[in-house]
Amino acid sequence: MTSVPTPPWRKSPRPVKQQLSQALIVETGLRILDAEGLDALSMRRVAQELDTGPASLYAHVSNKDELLELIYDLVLGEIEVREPDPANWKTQLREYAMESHRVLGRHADIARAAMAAVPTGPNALRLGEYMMALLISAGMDPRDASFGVDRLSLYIAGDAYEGSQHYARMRSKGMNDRESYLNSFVGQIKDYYRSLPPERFPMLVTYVDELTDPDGEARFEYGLDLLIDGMAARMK
Amino acid sequence: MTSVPTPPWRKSPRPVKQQLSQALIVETGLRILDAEGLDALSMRRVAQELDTGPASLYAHVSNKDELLELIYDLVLGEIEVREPDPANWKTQLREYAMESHRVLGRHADIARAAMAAVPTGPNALRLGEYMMALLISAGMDPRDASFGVDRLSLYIAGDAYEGSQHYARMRSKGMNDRESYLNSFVGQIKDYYRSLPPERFPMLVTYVDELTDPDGEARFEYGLDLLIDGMAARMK
DNA sequence: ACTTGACACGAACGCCGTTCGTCATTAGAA
DNA sequence: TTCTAATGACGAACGGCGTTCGTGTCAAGT
Repeated sequence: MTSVPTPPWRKSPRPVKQQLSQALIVETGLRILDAEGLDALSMRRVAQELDTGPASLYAHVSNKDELLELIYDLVLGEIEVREPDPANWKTQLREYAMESHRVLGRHADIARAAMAAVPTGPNALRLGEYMMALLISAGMDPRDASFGVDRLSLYIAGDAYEGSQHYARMRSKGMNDRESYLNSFVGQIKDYYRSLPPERFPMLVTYVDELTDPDGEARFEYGLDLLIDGMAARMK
Repeated sequence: MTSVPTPPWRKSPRPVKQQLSQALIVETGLRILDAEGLDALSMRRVAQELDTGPASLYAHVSNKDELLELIYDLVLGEIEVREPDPANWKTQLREYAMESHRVLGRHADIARAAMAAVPTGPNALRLGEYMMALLISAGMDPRDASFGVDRLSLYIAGDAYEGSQHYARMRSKGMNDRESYLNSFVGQIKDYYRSLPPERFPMLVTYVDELTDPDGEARFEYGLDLLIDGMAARMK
């Protein structure tokens, strides 16, 4: 095959392939994360998806950690907040937490970045500003508000991270159904607890069912309410 | 070099090198984890420390995740608990949490395993049994006790994990001093927050100092008290 | 028309977890 | 005592990873 001059109606052979850019890389990364999980998210995999080599990515992203943080902030962008209403701060804070939890849950594996990240991305800032505004306008002491925001964020991320571990385990066992995974997994734990010597572990054996309740949503809300009620109690 | 019959005064060339065993591998892993961090903990590194090849480890440990769980349970063994005293359950639970947090902090990087692990190791069981006994004997409803134990454990592990990230960042910057790291790192964040446009982020700009308070101990206790007070409120 | 600078990227480095097949040692059976 | 079977040790290799280096290419500015 000999080379031929480019025909004039075809400006350049390049436009066939979309231009590389940070935004494109980050979006691609998120797509891979959602579809195949954190373990599958590698620089090479992202490059492959964009039909290029891994080295090309480093012009737009300084390393994998930064890519993860960028993806994380992109996810945070999905969280919407209302105008703060000081009179209803408890409800609003609760709804914010639930919404965040839902969004993180949708992109299960990003939670690892959530735990690691220092809130400096544009969306992290937006959400921090929102929470602070809500609590301060409700009359909370600035230090209580700061610590409250910090602890609440940690709790949300922590729960999401724990959830993502289950997701990863599920995928590594080749299962695709959330329901059947939970049943088999929780079942195993239940059986194990039940098989323990009752004289050494009377509580664990007696309260297996409560301890292994698989309703993650209920657990999350339970801890959330502990935190929020505690914050409210300190405002009086 | 031709081979020669082993001289009778030397029973065997082997005893020079300590026998491999799961316990030895796990202890070695913990030592590396403490000294060099999670990133440095690889099967190869453990094998090297034991003067052997990585393949040798797999006779005693089925994979790296299992090794990490075993190390984690070994660490949990350092946590000591008292006989439950139902009348002082709040104080005891608080002390348990502080002690756990201290122990996890001593082995900073293990916290990642703490978030991932399902509590099935002997020490995890022991501690779970303790917490449940404490709350149940104090008269708490079994479901509240289970959820409380679960949320509290998540909170402890989550905070420790967050702390370990800072530790990792510190090490990756070649610093060895906790103090100077915190100063430089928190200083950077402070500067960044202060440089934000005040009309878009009035709260963050105004309350920089509260938001970047570097006292990790105080933050931990703050959230801990929110949780415990919330649990107490539900018992009345 | 020439220079310059930014981007693209093939190739390679040094890691990683894990598996396979082989070898030495040992415990038990004959 | 001799043979056998099992066990543990481990060298070598596979297929992956993040990241860097040096070269190539092309478009914009002069």
